Amino acid sequence: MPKSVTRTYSRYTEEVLTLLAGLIRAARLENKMTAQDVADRAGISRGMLSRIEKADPKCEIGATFEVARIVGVSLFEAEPGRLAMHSKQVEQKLTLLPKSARKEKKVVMDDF
Amino acid sequence: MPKSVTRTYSRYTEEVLTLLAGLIRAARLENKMTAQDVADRAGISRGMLSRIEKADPKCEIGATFEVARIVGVSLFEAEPGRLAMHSKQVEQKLTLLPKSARKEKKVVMDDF
DNA sequence: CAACAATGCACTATACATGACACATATAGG
DNA sequence: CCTATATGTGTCATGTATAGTGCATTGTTG
Repeated sequence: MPKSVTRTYSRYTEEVLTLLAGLIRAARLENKMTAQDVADRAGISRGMLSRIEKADPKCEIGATFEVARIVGVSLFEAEPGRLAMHSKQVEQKLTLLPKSARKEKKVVMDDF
Repeated sequence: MPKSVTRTYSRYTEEVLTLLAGLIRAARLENKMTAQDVADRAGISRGMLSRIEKADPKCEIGATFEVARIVGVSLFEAEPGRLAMHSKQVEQKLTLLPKSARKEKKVVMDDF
């Protein structure tokens, strides 16, 4: 059962979230899109979009990315084509990498 | 009240999610980090991390970004310094942009 | 191969995000 | 200015994601 969840976020994470939120809002306004319109197209409520544009860390990542796409903010600064390519590269790398990680043997030699 | 929420995601969104998930998993394994370790550091459960690495669109964006930072995946391909700069730029742009968007006057002239 | 560790997955109870609605405020555009 | 409308914010009911757990499976290492 979920204990009272009160997450903390690093400054970097908050900055990224804020930047993304700002980009989305700016793009939406530049395109003269109504919050209601964008929300409808993304299949979310207007309140949800409002939280996304306010960099609320608890929003679903899928909804956020969908909104970004709708208003025209490109994630990963990559065009769709390259995206699939990168995915393939990562996939390949994953097949090479070990499938599980071992805990580093904490070799603490404090007796000498 | 929330109607039965069954969102649909565009192909692009799914690709981005998959790529991000793959990058995270690859980075974690390359760094020889245990799922449990990363989860602990991010303040989430191991199951949650598992879903993040499986590109589940319903994860909290904050948790996902935090994990990305921990394993060393840089969002927006930008180093922390530039990030704040970009944020400032966006912020400025936002002050110039209109604060609300008007619906486009659908001037449909089909009577001529 | 043996033994151990990491991961995947299913299940449950609960905290919480979400959608809907309503109201107040701000603001665009005439 | 005036007015329609876009947005911000709060509340509430409810669906659902989450943490925790245990177990099976897979993977690693000696």
